[in-house]
Amino acid sequence: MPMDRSEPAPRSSVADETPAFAPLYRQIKALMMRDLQAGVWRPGAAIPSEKDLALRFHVSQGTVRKAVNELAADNLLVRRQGKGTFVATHAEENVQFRFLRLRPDDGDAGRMQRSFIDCRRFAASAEVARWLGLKSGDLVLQVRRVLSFRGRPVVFDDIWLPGKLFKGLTGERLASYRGPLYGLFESEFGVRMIRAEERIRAVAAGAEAALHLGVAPGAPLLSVERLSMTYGDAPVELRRGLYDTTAHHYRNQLS
Amino acid sequence: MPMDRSEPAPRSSVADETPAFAPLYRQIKALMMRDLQAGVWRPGAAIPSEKDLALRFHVSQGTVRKAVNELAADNLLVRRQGKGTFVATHAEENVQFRFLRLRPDDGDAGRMQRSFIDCRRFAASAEVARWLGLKSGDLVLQVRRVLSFRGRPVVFDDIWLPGKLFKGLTGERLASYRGPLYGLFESEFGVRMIRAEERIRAVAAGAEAALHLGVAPGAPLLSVERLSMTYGDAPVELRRGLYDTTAHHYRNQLS
DNA sequence: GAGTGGTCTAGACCACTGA
DNA sequence: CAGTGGTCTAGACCACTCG
Repeated sequence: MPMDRSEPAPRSSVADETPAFAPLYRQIKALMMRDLQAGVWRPGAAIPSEKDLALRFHVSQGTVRKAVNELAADNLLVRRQGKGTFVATHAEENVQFRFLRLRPDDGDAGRMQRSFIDCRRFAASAEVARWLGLKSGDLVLQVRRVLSFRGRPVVFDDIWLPGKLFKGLTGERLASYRGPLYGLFESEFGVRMIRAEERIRAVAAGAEAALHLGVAPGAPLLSVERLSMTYGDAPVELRRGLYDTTAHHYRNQLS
Repeated sequence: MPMDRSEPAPRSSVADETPAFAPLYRQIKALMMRDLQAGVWRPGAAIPSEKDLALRFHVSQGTVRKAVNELAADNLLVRRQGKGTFVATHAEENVQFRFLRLRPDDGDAGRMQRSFIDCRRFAASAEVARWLGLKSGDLVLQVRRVLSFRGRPVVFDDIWLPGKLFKGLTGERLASYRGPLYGLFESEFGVRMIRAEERIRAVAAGAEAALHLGVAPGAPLLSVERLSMTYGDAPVELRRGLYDTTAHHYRNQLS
């Protein structure tokens, strides 16, 4: 059987963290990830069929299938029986905001409005630089906004982005874009959010947050700090959301 | 090939929610789930090898493999290469508390102490009955406790359990048991927590919570309401935790 | 070494989609 | 109808664990 691959099995040499012998399907997965990251396969578009991929990589269909399954489990690909396999995207998702876990206490969603407060750029503070993996003093973009459910403000977001990645981002651009923020990041700046970590605490509302959310200063708010990562776990967004949880809650599934 | 199964494919008749044609491996999965629920395979014990299961169910090894993989993904089974496949258990887990997402702000864990406040039984309020799927007035058990990290109280838990399932549970029994609460539920009462939903909000500390957590009344606390389910998504525990998040945070992974 | 789960293959057939 | 992903099989071989 033709066992020659375009890229031979990476038998790692000295002590490194990754296991020395990666199974074939993980090597295929890594190759496909490379194409995703490089934008060879664009968000929303179909990737080659399993049969084609099997031919291209000189492996059996079952092996590419395992690779694709893992990428789908990682939410990088979406399988659609009878149609094909597609690159996942934040742009045209049924669920408006994939990473937002806030839900109204009564199930019924009832669409959500955004309003942007400002969009400024300045030198990163030491802490923001640390989280985003920048040098202190690097250019950083700050976006602030409010989300409202049924006309009532519920979320006050403070977002920091590396200036280098979001060069042309302005307040007008934000205001005019339809759809999720991460959809804009993806289509306009080629930055795709893959995964995020959130740290949640309860805090007392400061003057500014109280104003924007229409609550009394000192009222308890949910503080949600989110660090979003793109390919290779590189951090590309830091966000601090303050949620008014009097009529909403943060929902989480444990298993 | 012998295509006779002990249980024929369930071709469902009239309109029901579940898909009419379940693939073979899902039928196998359902059969295995039955054995898990019935306690035929006990927590921590090894289940038969894939080869044995394939013979028993008259399917190929690849098919039982798919069933087992899904059960492992659901955290009902644990695979250990070279040793076998085991029934998951809360009792002997590395991670002390599998469902507790609270972490100290500095990573380092530093073990955790429990102290039980009381354990009472009485008639369920309408709301508790609703969450637990009981009739209002059914017997309910209430457990209250405090968790401390490094000597400082951090979590004040209020736990409700259906009286019917936890007949012999007493304060002494709770105090003397080593290991996670869910381990005790599993070994002593045969109640296995499979999955849970949490609703998180920010609240102001009441008098009692302030006392137990050593914070000022009115201080912001994280309120974590958890509904835990056993097999068949039957709710078996309602819990309301109040977390002091001045030096800890609730951590969540998004993807 | 025997027994377990993990990988890989090759091929048959099914279920779904859209032209 | 052709093309896609989804299921199922049978068998070979590998990697890990333990006596």
